[in-house]
Amino acid sequence: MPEPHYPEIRALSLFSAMADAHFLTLMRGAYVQNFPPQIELITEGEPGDFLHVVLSGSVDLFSVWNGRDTSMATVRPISTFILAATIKNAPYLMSARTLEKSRIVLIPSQDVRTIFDVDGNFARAIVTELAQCYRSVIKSQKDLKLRTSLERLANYLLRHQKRSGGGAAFELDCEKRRLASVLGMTPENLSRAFKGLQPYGVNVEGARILIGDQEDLERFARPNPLIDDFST
Amino acid sequence: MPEPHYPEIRALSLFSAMADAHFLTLMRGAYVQNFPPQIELITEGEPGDFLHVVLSGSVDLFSVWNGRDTSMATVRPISTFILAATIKNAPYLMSARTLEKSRIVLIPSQDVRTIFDVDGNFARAIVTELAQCYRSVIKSQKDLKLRTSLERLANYLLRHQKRSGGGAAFELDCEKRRLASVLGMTPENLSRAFKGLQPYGVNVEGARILIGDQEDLERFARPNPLIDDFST
DNA sequence: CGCTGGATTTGATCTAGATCACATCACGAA
DNA sequence: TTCGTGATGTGATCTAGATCAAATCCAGCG
Repeated sequence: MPEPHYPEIRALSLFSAMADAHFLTLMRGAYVQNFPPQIELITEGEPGDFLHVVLSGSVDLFSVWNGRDTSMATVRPISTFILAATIKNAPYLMSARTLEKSRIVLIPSQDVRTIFDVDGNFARAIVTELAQCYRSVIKSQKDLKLRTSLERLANYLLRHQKRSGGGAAFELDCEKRRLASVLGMTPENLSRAFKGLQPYGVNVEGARILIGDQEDLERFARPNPLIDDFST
Repeated sequence: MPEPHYPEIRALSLFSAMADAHFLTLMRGAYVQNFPPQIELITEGEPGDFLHVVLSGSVDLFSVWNGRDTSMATVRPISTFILAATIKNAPYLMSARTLEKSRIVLIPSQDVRTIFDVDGNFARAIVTELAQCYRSVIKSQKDLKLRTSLERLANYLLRHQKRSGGGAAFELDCEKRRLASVLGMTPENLSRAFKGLQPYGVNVEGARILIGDQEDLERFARPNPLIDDFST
């Protein structure tokens, strides 16, 4: 594995507090790979043999049942995914596919569990990370159960706006069909939902969003940190 | 705190591997309390000052937004709740209320974090518990996004049947209005959904359920361990 | 350049599920 | 036992969102 990747992985809160030796052990066993877009990296139900770290590009976590499928989340650099399956030595609950050309590190789960057992700092970092993941899914569950699709879209736009710097204009960073799936609706309906937000000052042109009246949109969306603030 | 409660808490996988001294420290700072039914134990948004352990009775985790509310999960003895908020020293994301007369231990979060920092075994147990919680929510999210309400009910019945011993007849263990909320539907709709399962051999009389044709129901429900098996 | 295949939009339905309005039922207190 | 109250069941709507069917739009490519 090329040295240049060490520092950015090491800087992740998951890995930053562990002993040097342990980190090196993990890295020695790891593979870095470049994947083209639309490659299925893992399939739900398979044994969770690797912890994944996205270095660049982006990854879609999705799930399938009975012929239907849904996007659960998007993983962007630099972060890990499938930590829980790794720790529990359990099958993946979600499938993962690259959305674009992506550079990904695969760390054997067995190594992670071994180091986890001997490095208290690493174990503690994992706890923090898992607690974060857990709380994110709970928030997303509340979003789904308590809001209409129009409200979900409105709040998604507000969240994405903040992530994009907070300006009135910004760009969607994924296909609308995926966004629809993430928000739990059909592409057709998403298209109509964008129209439905026009009265609140939302202007859409392709992937370009313009929030014409911040106050008005927020009054409609009623964003709530216990649902929309993914940092806590 | 009365001694009789130590063993059953100690036996929880969360506490079973930690050092005696640390366990005692936790218990010394803890309170045990009896609550009547329908008492709101915690309110979402409040600081997560206590880790809770249900010794008897049951607790409803629910959430509210914009005048709507939804049941997220039920906690039954013996288990803990709000572990993630405790660890992250963050506000509760869900409110909790007793469903029946319940005996509950409150362990100050600060104590949990302190011991977590010095007891590697405890930290590891917390990781396992959190990973379990995380995976459970993901499953529940998949259930919500990939299934219709009729399918969710059918699979709920199959899961509950297994928990109740696997016999063809069993009892629902919560109010139907709560079940409806947990399953993400209205009480009226749940009532109709029960009717909608009659063609698959499901017979309902009050809280009593009779699965007339196991095969038939399973053929309709298509249960999947990656959604319905909460043990992995 | 024009083609081609996928993404998006739009319009016209359809339908699952919500809502509203009552009727019933069950159970605890007086 | 009789109320009263809240849970449950039923029927009649209503509506958000899904589905189906075409248009567009648009980027990559020969």
